[in-house]
Amino acid sequence: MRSRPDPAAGDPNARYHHGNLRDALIAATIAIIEERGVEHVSIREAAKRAGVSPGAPFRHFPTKAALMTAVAEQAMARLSGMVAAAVAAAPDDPMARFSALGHAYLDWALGNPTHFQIISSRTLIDFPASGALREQNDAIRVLMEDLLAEAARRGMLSSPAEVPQLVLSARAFGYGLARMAVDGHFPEWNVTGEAPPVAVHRALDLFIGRLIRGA
Amino acid sequence: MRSRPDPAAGDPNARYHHGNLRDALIAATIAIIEERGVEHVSIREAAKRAGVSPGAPFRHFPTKAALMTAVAEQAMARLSGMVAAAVAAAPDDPMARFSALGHAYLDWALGNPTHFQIISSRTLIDFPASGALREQNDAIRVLMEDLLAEAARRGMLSSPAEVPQLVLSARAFGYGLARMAVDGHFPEWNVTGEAPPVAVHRALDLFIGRLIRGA
DNA sequence: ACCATATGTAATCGCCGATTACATTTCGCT
DNA sequence: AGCGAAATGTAATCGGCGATTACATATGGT
Repeated sequence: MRSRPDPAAGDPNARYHHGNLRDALIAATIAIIEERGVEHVSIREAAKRAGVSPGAPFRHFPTKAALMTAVAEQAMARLSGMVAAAVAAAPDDPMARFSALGHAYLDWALGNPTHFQIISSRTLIDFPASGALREQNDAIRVLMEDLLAEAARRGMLSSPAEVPQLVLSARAFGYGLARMAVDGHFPEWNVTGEAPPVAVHRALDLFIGRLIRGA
Repeated sequence: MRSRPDPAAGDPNARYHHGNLRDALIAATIAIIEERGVEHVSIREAAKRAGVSPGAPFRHFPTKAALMTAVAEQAMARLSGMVAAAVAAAPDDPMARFSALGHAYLDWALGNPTHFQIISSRTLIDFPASGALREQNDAIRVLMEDLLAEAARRGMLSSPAEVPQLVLSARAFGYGLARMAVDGHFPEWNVTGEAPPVAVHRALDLFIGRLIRGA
């Protein structure tokens, strides 16, 4: 994992400057999260894994929250990419695209619980301070609004006036579903008899079918 | 807040034993959370506020997670009480009671964000280790299942077979709504023009009306 | 009254985030 | 090429933290 020769080992290739410490720290942080959980991340260990002194990270991140925010930004970029791709790949139909967006979101959250945890944390990262984070978050919400507005224009919604309410509901539903799954709030999988991802995606289908389309 | 004479001040009433340190620590912890946020809780400060040495708390809580779990248990008891009271006060109609349960849950979460944060945290508390926490959590879920099952028996549901799916959806919806509100994920209040609690409760009504009743 | 047990203190350990002073490297400018 | 500023590393240090240990004091049952 160490991306730099270790000076302590007398390595002749040891360099004083790391070369790309910023990215190395982000990668190390992600590794720590996957190994020991979000709450066990420490700047010092990330520095150790990057083969660097404990104070070095502060040249790139003024605070621990800044490091976590950088990790979140990278994760958010991936999520945005997945969602955008799924929407683009879906048929040219607002409701089909809306559904594709939701399933892509759940797929990503369930498939990358580590990254999802970071994104949705509001205690470890400094969300308001990150323009990138807010922009990509808003972009997804705006995309949802646009899709539902277009659906309303085509008469696919029972009531066009309630688009904002529907978007709010849809976000809460997807967010709640993803978070509960990731955080292990679903001990009743054995009751439904379905694997978590299957039940979650089924729930989304039900939601879109009934709530949004007003069936 | 200090519930015990301060020995350092030469208080003649100072006692070696606190008398009720366990409860005092829980109260101090809640106060810290309300003042500085969940992530700034420390056993040492709770001990200081209780007028006790930094090691004393460990006589009552083997670990920090145990202390936070005790706080969560107390909060969960209040939530369970509110929910049970709301259900009991509602008309003798399964859907009316189901709706009352949901609104009581949201009311409590939005009215006591501090306690809700603790309950829903899975990193600070040791959820699986607390029988009380799991029991009360399960009790609410079972109550939801029973209410919907009764509603199905009375023909108030479009499809009785999907009760487990509906309960899963309803839990995710309420949880997502509450968490997003508490964590500040709703910057679009100005878009809807409604105050957060109003919009949240409206969303729940919409959800129950369309998704559950199948309208 | 006695003593086991409960409950407190004191001292200590290792780890943490953060800051400061200093060392080294890199890079733009002439 | 070389020089100096800026970037980027190290070393040492600070205060705070969770947790453990050895020891001191209070409480309550017999």
